[in-house]
Amino acid sequence: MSTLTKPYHHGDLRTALLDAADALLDRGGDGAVSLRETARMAGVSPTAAYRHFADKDALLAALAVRGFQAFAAELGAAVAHGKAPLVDSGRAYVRFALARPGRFRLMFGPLLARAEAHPALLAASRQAFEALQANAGSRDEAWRRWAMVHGLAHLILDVASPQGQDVEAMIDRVIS
Amino acid sequence: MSTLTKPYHHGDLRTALLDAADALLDRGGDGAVSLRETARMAGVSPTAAYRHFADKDALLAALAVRGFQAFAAELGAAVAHGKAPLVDSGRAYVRFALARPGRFRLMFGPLLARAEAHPALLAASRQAFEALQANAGSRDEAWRRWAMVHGLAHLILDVASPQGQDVEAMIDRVIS
DNA sequence: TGTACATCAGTGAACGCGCGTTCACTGATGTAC
DNA sequence: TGTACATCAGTGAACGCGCGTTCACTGATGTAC
Repeated sequence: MSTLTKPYHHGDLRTALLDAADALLDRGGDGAVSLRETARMAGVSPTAAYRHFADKDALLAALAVRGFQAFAAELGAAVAHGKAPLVDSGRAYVRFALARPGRFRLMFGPLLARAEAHPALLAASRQAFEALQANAGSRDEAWRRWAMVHGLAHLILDVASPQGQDVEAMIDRVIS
Repeated sequence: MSTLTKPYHHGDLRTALLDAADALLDRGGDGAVSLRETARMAGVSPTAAYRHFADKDALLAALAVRGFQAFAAELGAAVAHGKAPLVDSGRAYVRFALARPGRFRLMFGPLLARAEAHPALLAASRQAFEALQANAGSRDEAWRRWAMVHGLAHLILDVASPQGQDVEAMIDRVIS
């Protein structure tokens, strides 16, 4: 047996690249993700990424897909386990955004508008949005609640971020 | 009299640069504003901008200040002239965002979190936020409405943008 | 079990690009006498 | 009214940087016989 092991097993580099890009995303926001730095973090040459993604856009789209899948899962869990689905999913929504702002911003960034070019992204986002609107009453009421939690997330991130427990208290006061 | 006129009178280049940057902002979003391209659009060498702004950050901050001043003015006008201040200011809020998305995003972008470094930005944003919250009832209700209009603006911009009159109708249905 | 060969993930050098910022400068404008 | 001088807005060349992407390549893995 050799002491030199392959750095990644079958298909693992793809995951490692996504993990690295994810880390960059929440460290430096939108513009901090570059193919070169992502590859560097994964311990691989810049061009290795092209074995797994057509280009930078494809990497970012894959990242957004991942984000929406996690999002849908968390919203779904909140609805399933909570006693008040609307409030619980709202809380989950805001928490998701606050936990990883870079990921949240990427998901709702310019890629989403071009989601037709990335079928997986279209599907993943649709699924998350459906999980979100499942328990609402009227269509308008659904939009109203969506707008509220979406706006609250952005305001806390961008305008005023209270500390620690205050955030949770604020979410509850505004959402309920 | 010479046929060669100075391209800009006293202090006009500053304004011209801001105008150019503003145009770039709404054409290409966040990352489309560069000092070099801004200067190019203003018909001036790249380094001329340094006569008027300490660096790129200062240019962007000045742009955001301008944005918040216009924002405060529009919100104020909506409150003053409308019959239902809350609804009217909400409508004005969303319209402002939809009219110039790049400007809106810059205003609520990373600069705002570092507003202490830009006193004029801090002042301008404070004033706009006060104009917004002036007519709300309770503190919580103010946040709720703010979150709703802010979120609605972002959702329309990023997720689903209906066309023409539909936008106005949607705003009214959700906001009121 | 052993050999020949195809596959394919990752390498490393190189490309052209636009960026923010610096520097020493020029040349017009306005002031002092 | 004319001359000497200071001010200062804008120039143009140059810097170093990190980026996305291309290309021809290497070398290990796995398959066919």
